[in-house]
Amino acid sequence: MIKITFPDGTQREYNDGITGLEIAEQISPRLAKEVYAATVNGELRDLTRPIDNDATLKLHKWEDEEAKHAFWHSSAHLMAEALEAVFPGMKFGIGPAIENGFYYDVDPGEGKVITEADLLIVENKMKELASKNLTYTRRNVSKKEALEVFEAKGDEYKTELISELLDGTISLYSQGNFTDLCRGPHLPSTEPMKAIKLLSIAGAYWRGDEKRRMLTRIYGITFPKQKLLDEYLVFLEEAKKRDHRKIGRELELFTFSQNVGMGLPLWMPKGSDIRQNLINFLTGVLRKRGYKIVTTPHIGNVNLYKTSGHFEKYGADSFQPISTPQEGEQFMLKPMNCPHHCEIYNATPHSYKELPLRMAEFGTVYRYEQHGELHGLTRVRSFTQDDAHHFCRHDQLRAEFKSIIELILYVFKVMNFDNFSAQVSLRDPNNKQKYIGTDENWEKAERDIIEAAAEMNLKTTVVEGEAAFYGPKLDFMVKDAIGRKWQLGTIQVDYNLPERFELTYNGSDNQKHRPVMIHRTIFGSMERFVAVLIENTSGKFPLWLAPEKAVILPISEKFNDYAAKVLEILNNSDICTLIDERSEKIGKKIRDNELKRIPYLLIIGEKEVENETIAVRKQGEGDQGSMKIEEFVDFINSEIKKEIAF
RNA sequence: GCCAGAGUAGCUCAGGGGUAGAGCACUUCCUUGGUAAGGAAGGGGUCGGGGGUUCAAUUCCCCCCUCCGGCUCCA
Repeated sequence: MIKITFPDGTQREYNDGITGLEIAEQISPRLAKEVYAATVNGELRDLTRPIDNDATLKLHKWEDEEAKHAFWHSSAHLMAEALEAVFPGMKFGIGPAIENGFYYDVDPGEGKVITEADLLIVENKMKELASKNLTYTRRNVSKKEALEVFEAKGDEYKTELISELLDGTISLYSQGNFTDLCRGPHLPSTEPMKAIKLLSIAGAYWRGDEKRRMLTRIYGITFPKQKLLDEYLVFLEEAKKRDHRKIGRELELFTFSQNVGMGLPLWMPKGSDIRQNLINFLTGVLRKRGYKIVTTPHIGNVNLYKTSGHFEKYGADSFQPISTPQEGEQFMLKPMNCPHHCEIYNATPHSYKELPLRMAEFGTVYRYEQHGELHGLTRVRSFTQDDAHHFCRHDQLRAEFKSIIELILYVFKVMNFDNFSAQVSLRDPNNKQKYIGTDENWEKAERDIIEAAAEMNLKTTVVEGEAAFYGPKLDFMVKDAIGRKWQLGTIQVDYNLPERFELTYNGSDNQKHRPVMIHRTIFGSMERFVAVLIENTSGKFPLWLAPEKAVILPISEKFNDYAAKVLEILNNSDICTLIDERSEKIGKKIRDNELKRIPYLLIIGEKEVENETIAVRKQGEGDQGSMKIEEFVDFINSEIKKEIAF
């Protein structure tokens, strides 16, 4: 007999070799139908794998990520079987579960392509196979045997993967007519896969290496109930409506023109107002926190970037330098603000007493992004960073770093961004030549970041190989409407630029010392930030950011004179207000202006003219009753104050 | 840059080898109204660009551009 301990602490005895599924069945047949995987002694496993010793056991239902993972991983195998049935000779790369569903990278063979039209055929085949309730079986094999299986099949991708595995750790999973190299775990059978949908098709380099063959990646998702799939598809539809590119066009916030060039955003008046509201807000915050605002040119001498190291690292992948016509001096479009800021630092001598020095700029930079990368406002070739550089003494670094974390959290709170994640990005320990600087400085900088984040109780994930070439960083990521993660704020420790630019300060010992630099942004770029803001709010901006605060809707043209008077008062009170004088009925005017997401609709008719009031209607919430004009001005101002006071 | 798909009016989209379509938006007129779509008329297109096939191409073929979904990249 073995003793099984459940998550609530209760213990029960079972026969040796009992499976998680059998335990679930003994608890209740219904539970057995709802569990998809088990964690045994902390290890995620198949439900059908025997348990031989005393163990802790957690059974995973759909709500658990572990269950979804097994469900979708098994679905990827099912898709592979269907692909093999529909396209004989198909070769298989990798096919993992992902956050929402699964994919499989496949090679249909030389000259053959899989198109979107094929997805339905494969999907139907999957449904047919799933309805057969195929069971998943696990088999441990030797490396030799594993290689033989896939060599026989002619699947060079699998043999490449196996050749890198350790003998004794290799398992194969089979269902129906399909066998795959896989660590598992998997569902007991295809029986729970009630709803299946293949979503899209894309190219993906084998092993993420652009020098290797491009495979065809097929994305899909499955659910235990049709209703869940329907809900997911509705979610995707709703997300599309929040796409900042769509809302940006509808609300006339920004545009792109082929005549200007791809990836070069044109801010229209309303978008520009939002952008300016953000800049004004942040400038106020920065001044309170001791930042000095600077302004630098959009170009800089090539030598500046040779000094910084950016030219060596990115020169070939940048907009190429422009030259002066007579001297042939070369200038680059500014890809970064930091070298300019270093030069400002160097323009005057510095005492240890004046550090930390915090230098901020809303600096527009230009980077050549590959054309397939461009994406609305989130990935562009010209963008304005809310950039700042902190020059500090080593003994100030930790406190300075922490104060920036605090600042970012504050700004995100004002913005109502509560679903961000924080990522510590370290250098790739196996690929150190990608980075500049000494091991000692890197180790110090990485330790500084990890410890500062810990001291701020910031929950982070740590990713190796994601650091900037000159230093490690702490990134703040926010998701867009359909769950893609974008980096907004970033804090980067840099010991290298101070060396390269020979930055110094006079210490209390009257000797020259090297300061350390922190690069940081909060919004990241105005472009990306506005994009994420649009998707978070569906274009219903908070009052303080809204480019237009109110619109006056006269019930008929008879009231236009009074409306004009109200308009003048509000605009003179700095409340940007419009007027809708069309000869439309009030219902139509309300609808049209609600769709424009204007925060307040002010309705004016006979009653309002008589009483010198306005009937206030709040966007999305309806009639708020009437107010005197001055009352409304005070009301708006106090609402705005509330929104940005924390 | 790579793989796949798309591009028709300002927007959303239908169509299809032989005179270019709808809804919304826009202009004018009628209507002057009380909290999410009043009515009528009208203007607007080199069907992304360039080649080719054809008596005839927006439609079929080729090349390019841009956009969309991914991959790679992201100072």
